[in-house]
Parts: sequence; structure tokens; C-alpha cells
Amino acid sequence: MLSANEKAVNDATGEPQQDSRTIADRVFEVLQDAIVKGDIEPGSKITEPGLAKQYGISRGPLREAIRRLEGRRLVTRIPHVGARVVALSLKELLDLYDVREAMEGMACRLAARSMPIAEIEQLKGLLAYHEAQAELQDNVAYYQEGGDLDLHYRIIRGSGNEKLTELLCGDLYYLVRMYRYRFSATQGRPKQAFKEHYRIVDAIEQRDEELAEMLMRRHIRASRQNIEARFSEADPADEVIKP
Amino acid sequence: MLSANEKAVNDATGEPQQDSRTIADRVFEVLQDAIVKGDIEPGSKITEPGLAKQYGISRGPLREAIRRLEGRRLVTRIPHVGARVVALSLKELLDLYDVREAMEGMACRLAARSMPIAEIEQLKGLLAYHEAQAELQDNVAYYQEGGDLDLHYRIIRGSGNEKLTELLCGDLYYLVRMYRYRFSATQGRPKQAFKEHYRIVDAIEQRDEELAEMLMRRHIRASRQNIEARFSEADPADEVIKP
DNA sequence: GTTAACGGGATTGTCGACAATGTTGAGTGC
DNA sequence: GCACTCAACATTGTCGACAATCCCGTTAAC
Repeated sequence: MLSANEKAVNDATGEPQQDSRTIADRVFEVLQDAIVKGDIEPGSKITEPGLAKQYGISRGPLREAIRRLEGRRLVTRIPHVGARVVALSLKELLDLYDVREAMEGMACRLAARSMPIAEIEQLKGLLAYHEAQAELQDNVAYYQEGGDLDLHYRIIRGSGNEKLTELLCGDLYYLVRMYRYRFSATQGRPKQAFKEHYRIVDAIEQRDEELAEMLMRRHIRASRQNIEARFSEADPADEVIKP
Repeated sequence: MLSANEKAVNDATGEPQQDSRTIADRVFEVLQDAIVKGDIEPGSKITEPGLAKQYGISRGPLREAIRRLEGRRLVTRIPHVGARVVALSLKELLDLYDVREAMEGMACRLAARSMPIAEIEQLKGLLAYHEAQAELQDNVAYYQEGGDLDLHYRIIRGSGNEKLTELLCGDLYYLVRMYRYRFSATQGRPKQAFKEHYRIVDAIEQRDEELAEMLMRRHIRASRQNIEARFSEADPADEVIKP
């Protein structure tokens, strides 16, 4: 379910960005965000008149937004019946990590091959910043959420491969975050992860493609195993799992 | 541009399938097909009144279909201006092959790990069929288009990873086919490719994950290099390249 | 000759209304 | 009590109309 203060899709994103975007675009982003954050129950039905009234808009733009979400496979629709938010299962989250392992491994290899030196220096700076953060405070929330993603983002972009960047940053990470919200599965191994990050950046700096890919794959596989162990007692096909 | 005999979106797919699909669904498939096959010029503008009149439908369903294509990144839209079919460049095609190398390599590894024996036997049967085809006739068109894809499809599905299958079979292969049409780049190395296929299936049968992944990656990388060599004289940023 | 304002035409965005389909629950027969 | 029928309701699908915006050729000013 959605929280209370709805309507007025206009002020969705904080930035005072030019309002050249259409209503459909805004409601698309709002809905995507709501789905990813779990504000809309996974598997629940999306009724057009309900949402239209909630946001104070007509059904036209709303339908267009839903069709766009359908294209991204965030909702499934049955003709003449309606649309549902995608359901989640632990198996799919683990599947997603296999995909990440393959694609980010490749991204890391390409980054080692062609990432500009200046950007690699920025990576090292980011690492140092994270280290300072981690030493100063044991609150690892920032590091794990923003920081981890930030480093991965930069390495992916450093690959110079547009399609890879599109898929990973544009589509896959929405899903990963969505499943993470669902299972509240922020990995609990910050120190080890930091070491792994350090070695990865080092391999990139050394232009060692082979090693960079291997280390990134191990890094993501370790994350995966961490999640797997945590929910090992549960049925992977279950859609809802409490930590 | 579209060919002559348009209108009547109804009889798009040959199957006499139940007409529970909506107009928007049908026109989505027709447009996707037209884009992938290159019937609609890449980079060209999509005008709603034009297509609506062409298909004899209203703008409502058409807009929904376009939004769905937008979600799949087959068209890019600028608010209040219009939608364009995605442009193509050789670099993006090569980027796509890097993504395939990573993902299909992983799929092959997983297939070696968990593909049922019965399905592996089917793979071998498919190989034998292809071999007979190739020996009988030097016309390698079938083998290269349908056959190659068919084998890859089956291995991907054999991985048992839903997300991987969704991404590769659902999204990526549309793009690959699209670029292939564009550059008319069906690889011209059937014999070598067959040998590689044979070794891959063998590795899967032996449950050798490491080898299976490596061979698949090499196989796709060889395809990539084949394309790269063929267009080596051209500027990778060019959108249109004649063979 | 070049640039800037302007207005007509075309295209996109939004809305409300109507038709088509699916769903639900009361009622009936066994 | 249980299964089936059918009709009222709700939701989805489609359409045409109107408003908002952009594009482009013309005109005018410098």
C-alpha cells in the first residue's frame, strides 16, 4: 500500500528541474520508485481508477506509465484483467547475483583494460574516503549502501561499455535494490568487503584484466553466499521472508 | 519506412491465437518486429498520427505500445517532441558481444552444473542434426540463423536461471538480431563454429563448469572478432555501414 | 545578407465518455 | 449444503476532442 500523503505527482524529485516532463513521465518514476522501495506490495494488483484518483490525474498518462513499467518487467499484465507488481522470490535474488557476477566481472575486466588513469585515481580516493568513514564510525550503513554501490557504479561506467552500463546501472540495480528492500538483506561483512574492494581497484590500476575480473566475481559471489547462508533455512520459492 | 501492405494489425502473427490480446499488445509486437527487422529506419522519427492512420487505429493504444517500447529502450522519446527508433553503431554491436560473452559464459557454466541429462541428450541430438544439414547442403543459412540461435537458446534455458534467460532471450537477442540485420553481419565461419559448439556441449556433458564457460566465452569472442575484422576499416561510431 | 520575431500548421499531451470484458454475489435448483 | 445461472457492478480497452507545445517558413529589422 502507499503511504498517506499522495496526490500531486509534480514535486516527486527534489530538484527544481524544468517541468518539461509529462505527467506520464513523472508518474512512471513515482511508481517505479514505489515498486523498488516496496511501498507497493509486491504481487499486489494495480487498479487504474484507484491510482488515478490517488494522484489526481486521468487514466491516460497512468496507463502509459504502466505500459512502460511493463516493458521493464516491473509489472506483469493480463489483458482485460489488470496489472500486478512483480512477485519476488529468494531464488530470483540469487539468480540476479549470478547475473551480476558475470556482468560486473566483465565490466571490471574492461575497466582494467581501458579506464583512464584519472578515473582510477578517483577510485582510490573513494576507497580512502570509505576507509576513513569506516574507521571513524562503526555505523557502516552509508558505506554499505551508498558507498558500495558508488564504487561498483564507477567501475561499471569505467568499462566504457554503454550496453553493460545501461543494463547494470539502469535495470539490474533497480531490481537488486528492490530485492534488498524486500529481504532487508544488506550484507553484514563490511571489513571483508572493503579489503576486496581494495584489491579490485589495485588490480585495475595494475591493468591486470584477468585478476580484476576474478576478484570482482569472487566479491559478488561472496555477497551471494552471504545472503544464501542467511536465508538457508527458508524455502527459496517463498515470496516473503522475514530476517 | 514501412512496406506497402499495412493496416489490419490483427493478423500480425500467423497463429490463430485467441484474440484476447488488445490492440496495444498487437501493435507493440508489430512495431517491435518492424524495428528489429529494420523495416523502420533506425533513427527515424515515429509520428503518432501517421502510424495510427497506417494501422487504422486510434492514438491511444499506439501511444501505449510506444511507451512499452520506450521501457525496452527500443525507442527514445523526448517530451513534447516525439519518439525515435534507437540509432545503431558498430561500437554498440561490439559492446553487445561483450555482454553476451559474460552472460552466456555464465549460462553455460550453470548449464554444466545443473542441466538435466535428458536435455543434454537433446543438445547432442541438435548438434547431430546440424551436422547432417551442413554436410548435405552447403547452404549454411539455416544453420547459422536458426540453428546457432537455437543451440544458444537451449543452453541458456538449461542454466535454470530465470533472470539470465529473461535478459538474454527476451531483450538482448532482439538487439543482436537488430544489429545483425543492420550490418548484415551473419558470421561466415560455419565449420569452425560447429566445432566450437561440439566442444561446448561436450564440456556440459562432462559437467566441467570451468571449461564450459571458457569455451562459450571464446566462441562468442571469436564471433565478435569476426565482425570486428569485417568492419575494421570503418569508423565504429558510424551508424550505417555497408558490407 | 544575416538575424530575430512571428504566426500558421502539425504533433504531442491530457481528458472524459463509451464499449467490451471480467468479477462478484445473490438467488435457484438439486 | 453445494453447484450452477445470471445479472449488476467494477475495471479495462478504445476513441475522439481539446489544450499545450514545438517546428518551420515568412516577414521585417538592422
